[in-house]
Amino acid sequence: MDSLDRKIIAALRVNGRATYADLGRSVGLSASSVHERVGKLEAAGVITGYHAVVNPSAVGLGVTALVGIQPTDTAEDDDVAEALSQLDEVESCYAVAGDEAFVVKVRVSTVDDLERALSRLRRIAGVARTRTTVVLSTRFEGRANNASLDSPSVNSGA
Amino acid sequence: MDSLDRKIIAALRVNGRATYADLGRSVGLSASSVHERVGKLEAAGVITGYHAVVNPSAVGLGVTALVGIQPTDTAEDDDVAEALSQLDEVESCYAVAGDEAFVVKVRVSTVDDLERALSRLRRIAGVARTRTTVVLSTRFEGRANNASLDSPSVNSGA
DNA sequence: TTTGAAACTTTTATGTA
DNA sequence: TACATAAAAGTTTCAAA
Repeated sequence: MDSLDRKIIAALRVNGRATYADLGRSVGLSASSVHERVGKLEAAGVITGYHAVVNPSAVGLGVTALVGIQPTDTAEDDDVAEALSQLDEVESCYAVAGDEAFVVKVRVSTVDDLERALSRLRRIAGVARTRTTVVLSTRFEGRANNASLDSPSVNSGA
Repeated sequence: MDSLDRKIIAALRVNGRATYADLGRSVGLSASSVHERVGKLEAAGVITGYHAVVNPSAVGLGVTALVGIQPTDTAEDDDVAEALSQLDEVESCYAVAGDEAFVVKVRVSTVDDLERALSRLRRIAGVARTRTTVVLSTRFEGRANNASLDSPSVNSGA
C-alpha cells in the first residue's frame, strides 16, 4: 500500500461509485492502473465492499438504540452472537470488554417495535439482561478517519 | 416509493457499485428506468451516498472503542458535538437519552492512541466524564435491515 | 507496475408509447 | 412512468515497455 492506494481508498470512501476514469484523474494515473490497484485492494481484503447509504427515516427506520447485552454465567458468546445476527433489527454487533458481552445497534420504526425487539433480545438463550440507550439524534456516522490514510500504515492485518 | 424502488435500494446496499444494467436485470426493468429511479431516490434524500468500506485493521485502525460522554451542567450539546466532529478518531456520534449526552465510536491504531484520544475527549469544554467500552471484536456492522424493505414504508421523513 | 489501444459494456439523453 | 435507441463515456483486457 503506497500513497496512491491511500488516495484511491480515500476517494472511494467519499464516493463509492466513482469511475476508474474519475479516480485516475484525481490521483494522476490511467484508468487501467487504477482498475488494477483497486482489484488488488479488494483481493487483499483492504476494501471489503461498496454500499449505498440510505436515510433510515426514509425507509421507515426512525428509531435507533444502542443495547448492551449482559450474558448469563453459562452463556457461549458465539451462540449469542449468532442469535443476535438472526434478528433483522440488529444492524451492528460488537463484542466488548466489561460486564456486558455485546453492544448492539438496533434500528426499528417505532418505540413499539423497539419494545418488541428488546423482548426478542432478552429471550435469546444466554442473555441475562439488556441495557438500552435510546438515540435521540445521529450527529454523524461512519465517517472516514483520514488520519490513517495520511501516513503509511504499519499494521497490515487485513 | 414502490416495491421496485425497495428492490433497487436493497441491491445497492449490497453492492453499491452495481451497474444500472445489473440492477435492471435483477429487478426486471430497463437500465434507463433504473437510472431514472435511482436519480429520484438520490434527489429525494433516500439514498444519501455510496461508500467503499475499508477493513479498519488494514488501514491501521485496529482498536475500536465506544465512549459515553457525560456533559457538565452548563454544557451546550451542539458545541460538544461540534468539538467531537473535529476529532479524526471519532467515527460516529450519537446524541442519546440518559445521563450521557453522547455515545461516540472511536477508532485508533493502538491502545496508546486510545489513551491519547480519550484525554483529548475529556479536554473538550462541556465534557465532564467519559465512560469507555473497548471493542474486542466486531461481529457484524452496518448490516442492511431488509425487514424495512419488504413492506411499504409509512414514514417518508427523508 | 504502468500504459495506450481495442473490444466490449454501460451511461445518459432523446423520442415515443 | 417505462422503454428503445444511439452517441458518448467508461470498463476491461492485453501486449509492450
